Amino acid sequence: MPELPEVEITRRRIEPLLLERQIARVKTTRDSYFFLTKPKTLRRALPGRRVTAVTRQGKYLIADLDNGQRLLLHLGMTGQFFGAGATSVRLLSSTQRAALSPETQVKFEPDEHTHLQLWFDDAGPAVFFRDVRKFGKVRLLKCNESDPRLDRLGIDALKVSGEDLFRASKPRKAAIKNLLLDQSVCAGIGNIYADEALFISGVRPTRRAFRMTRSECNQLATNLQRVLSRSIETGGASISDFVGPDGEDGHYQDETQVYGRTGKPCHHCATTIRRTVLAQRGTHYCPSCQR
DNA sequence: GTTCCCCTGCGG
DNA sequence: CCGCAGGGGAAC
Repeated sequence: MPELPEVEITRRRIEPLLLERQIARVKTTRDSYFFLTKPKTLRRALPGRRVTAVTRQGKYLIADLDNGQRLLLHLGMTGQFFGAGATSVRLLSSTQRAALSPETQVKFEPDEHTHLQLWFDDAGPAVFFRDVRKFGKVRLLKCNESDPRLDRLGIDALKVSGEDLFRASKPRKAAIKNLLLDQSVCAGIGNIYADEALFISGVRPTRRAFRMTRSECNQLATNLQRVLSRSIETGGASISDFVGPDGEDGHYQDETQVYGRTGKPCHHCATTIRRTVLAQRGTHYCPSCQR
């Protein structure tokens, strides 16, 4: 799912569900790729703790704990971080969905994909982290412990300037889209927003980075901010898995110009949108508007 | 730089 | 059956 806007939406809406509540009980699935910190360690360390803040760096969420430790979370491709009260068909498999009448609202019950369950000592809702593909990550950092994943992040995509992009582009012969996806250059951009910002900027994703002009880099930086901010405004993009912590869908998927529109007419010039592959990702562009 | 892999599910 | 999917890291 999640790129910067979806992670930011998750941060804003999960924070009030966590702040100043004492964790009473922690349930996990068995150890897997998902757990950078062993599940047994989490079950032992988290009870008794309170979250004092939730921040975001690129696509990572960081929950500060009241003892100075920090919980590092990444949603991967299919991560869902939500309150127990959330009701959304996106929390169900398609077979489960098919068995339901459209109006039914089913309370979510933790399943085999619900890798982390935080239960509190008050009457409020539990908080769950579910991730079908297990590309997500959870790690408990000790006081002042750093993490190489955070250390290598570049400037946040909401703050990147045209000059930053221009400087990073000069020595690169790879495609500009690959540069945008490189989290050490600029943190938070993923496949959807790279394609969308390049479309608005009139730049083809396959363009060699060093061929970008200063003015195109300025345009690109502006359009990245525009696209990311607009997506945050609309609650993020709910393409297949993303739900907000309250179970709400985002709506940005209804506004994409090129992403997911292969074979459809460009909204600007009606030329058929094409799909190619860059950095192992489906890449969507208008061959007429983007040069 | 590419290429392959992690994992599960959906849709053609 | 096959290809595809908002991610990222390690190995060539």
